[in-house]
Amino acid sequence: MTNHSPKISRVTGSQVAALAKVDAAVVSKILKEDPTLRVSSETRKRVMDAIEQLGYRPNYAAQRLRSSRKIGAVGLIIPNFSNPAFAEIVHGAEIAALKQKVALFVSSNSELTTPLELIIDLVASGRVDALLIAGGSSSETAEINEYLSARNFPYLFLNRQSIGVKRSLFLDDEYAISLLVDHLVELGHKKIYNIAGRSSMETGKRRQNAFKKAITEAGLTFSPDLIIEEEYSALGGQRGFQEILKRKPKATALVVSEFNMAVGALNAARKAKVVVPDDLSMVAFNNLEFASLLNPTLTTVGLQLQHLGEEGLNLLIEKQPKEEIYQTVSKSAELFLRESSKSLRK
Amino acid sequence: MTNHSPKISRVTGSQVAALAKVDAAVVSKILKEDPTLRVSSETRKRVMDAIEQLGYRPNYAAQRLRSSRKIGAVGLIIPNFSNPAFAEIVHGAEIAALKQKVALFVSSNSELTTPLELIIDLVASGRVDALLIAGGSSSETAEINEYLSARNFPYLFLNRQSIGVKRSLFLDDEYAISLLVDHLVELGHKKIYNIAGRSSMETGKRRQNAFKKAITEAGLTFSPDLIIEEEYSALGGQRGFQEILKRKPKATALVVSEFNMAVGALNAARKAKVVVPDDLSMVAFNNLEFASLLNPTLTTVGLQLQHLGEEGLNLLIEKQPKEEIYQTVSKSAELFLRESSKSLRK
DNA sequence: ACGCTACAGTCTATCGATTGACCAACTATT
DNA sequence: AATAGTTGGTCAATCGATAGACTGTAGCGT
Repeated sequence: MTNHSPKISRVTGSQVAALAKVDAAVVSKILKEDPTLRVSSETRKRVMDAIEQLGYRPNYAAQRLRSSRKIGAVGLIIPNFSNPAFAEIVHGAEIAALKQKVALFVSSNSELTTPLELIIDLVASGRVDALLIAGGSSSETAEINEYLSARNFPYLFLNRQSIGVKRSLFLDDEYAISLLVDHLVELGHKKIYNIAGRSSMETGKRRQNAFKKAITEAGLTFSPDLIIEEEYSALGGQRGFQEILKRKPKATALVVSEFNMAVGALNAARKAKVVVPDDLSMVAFNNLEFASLLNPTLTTVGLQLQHLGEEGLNLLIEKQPKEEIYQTVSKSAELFLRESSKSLRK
Repeated sequence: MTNHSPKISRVTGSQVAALAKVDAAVVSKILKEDPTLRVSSETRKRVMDAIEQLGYRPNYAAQRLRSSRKIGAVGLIIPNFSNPAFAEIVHGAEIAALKQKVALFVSSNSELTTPLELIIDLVASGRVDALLIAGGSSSETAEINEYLSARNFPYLFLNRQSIGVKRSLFLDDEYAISLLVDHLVELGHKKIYNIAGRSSMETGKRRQNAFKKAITEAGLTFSPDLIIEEEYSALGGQRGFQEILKRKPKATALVVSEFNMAVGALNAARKAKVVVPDDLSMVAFNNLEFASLLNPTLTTVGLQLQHLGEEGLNLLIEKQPKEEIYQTVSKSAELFLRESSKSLRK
């Protein structure tokens, strides 16, 4: 850390007060809209003018140091910035933070620290008053949960479940899958298969169940044969697609539960001379930017991750620290129609 | 902002001092490794043990309030989190910040504020002592530059140029393009074309010049015909590719100066029954995760955006606020070999 | 025995905003 | 006329860490 002499003239409350010929306390109270303060409208105007003229903003550090009983800064921990999913969550949280007038501290788990260390640092140094935690392995989640709840520190996990976690906000995977299935059904499809993630994974299991439910509720008959379980990757999608080709009755439509799998499935289809969407409609989970660059462009359902971030931050600020939070952002998904899905009847 | 009563027991320096039976100043000075402090090793140990036992970390706000002559917090402004390029910059900056032991505040320009407003807020409230600014339009850049340099506030633009900007750090586009061209030349290619961005764009122009230079330095003959100027998009790539097919001599290899354009070009190639890489090798700018999901997987060059963030933060901290900075992170690119490029001789 | 230095810390003001207690001057009430 | 109440503010303590000035004791040389 180098020692500069920045000579940056920060405007302080006392300077404003001097200019407006009042006490510094008045400046503070006017800005905080303190109801116990009685000021004449002329004084108020003088103060406001002085604030404007000097471009005064209360010093953040001083403010935090003095009044630490309110939530003024929220931390958001994500595994990395590269994943567009987290980017959306961050965006939502940022918007909510601006509206709530709290500072948002976004940190990713770099290679240099573990998430828990990062959190201990943020919490123990008083840098944040509350935490949103997105992603991370379940062992990490457990550790973090233990540390924070022992301290009665306000936190909320986003789309994360783990034993002992009492505060978590989820997305509506079930609704998302139902949007995909209903879309295919409306197009006249009846033989709808699903390339799904492993049921050992949280979202894998959740989306499998959702598929089953959606099929049943659409009036079709569910059978375990309709689901091919594969790993979340392009390769998994490829293998899944090859398996689909072997199954009877012949599929007319396919729900793929993850985006990379869908890319793999599209490639496999091309190799197998199956034309999407003419021979087979394909729809997939996660509306990444790339969906519209594929050939054919891919009909997807996008989870409203932005809502997750937004709602999460709001909940965190509104709820008491001890209160349990176990909610789902309902209907937090949206369908994006593209070329890969098509009516069964030509 | 809700009024909680968090009851979160923060450990203070005085608590540590009391436990270790010393003055609070000693605790501070030991942690800061103050050379003027004289302590016996026993006392030092008692203090360290107390710190450990209580899990003490100096309060961030108090620290900032008291000693604001050092750079302790750096802001990083990006247009959005969704763009993977910015994600990498953020990642690099985070790593550097951890090493330098400064706090990093990442903010994107949400729809609710303009970048300048955001910056004024961060600067005037003393939330940050220095700023890294990535992306943004050039009119914004100019405004921001004016505000910050008027205040003599330490800042650094990342990969941004604009009149009046005296502190900026760039990536080595020229080196990146040369990696692509040299790779093709090594594979035996001599008829190498370039689908490039508009020369009205900063990177467009820069990469066009770099292509010309690389071709010449490889011992080939440059001609303006080798460059097709198009917009940065899949559609632009498509059109560019169709144009390539018309040109003589027939291309054996193609450098595409932007990723989405490459995706468009690949699709156009498929439609035109041109097999990549058997009939034509293709290499592209920007190593996105998707390069390995395309069919064929795409050889790319990736700018080391992470380095940009890392170096940028380091420079910002090391240089005096008034010093001009106008540098390029040299050789900040890396080649990723994949299926789309292949030796000319079979 | 005296001054001097080295040692090992202690004391105190300060950063800027906030907050509850306090106060002077005036008006209204009984 | 004395008291209560209102208006329009002021005052002082505080949050926690830090930096520089300062103090008390022991040991040393002369």
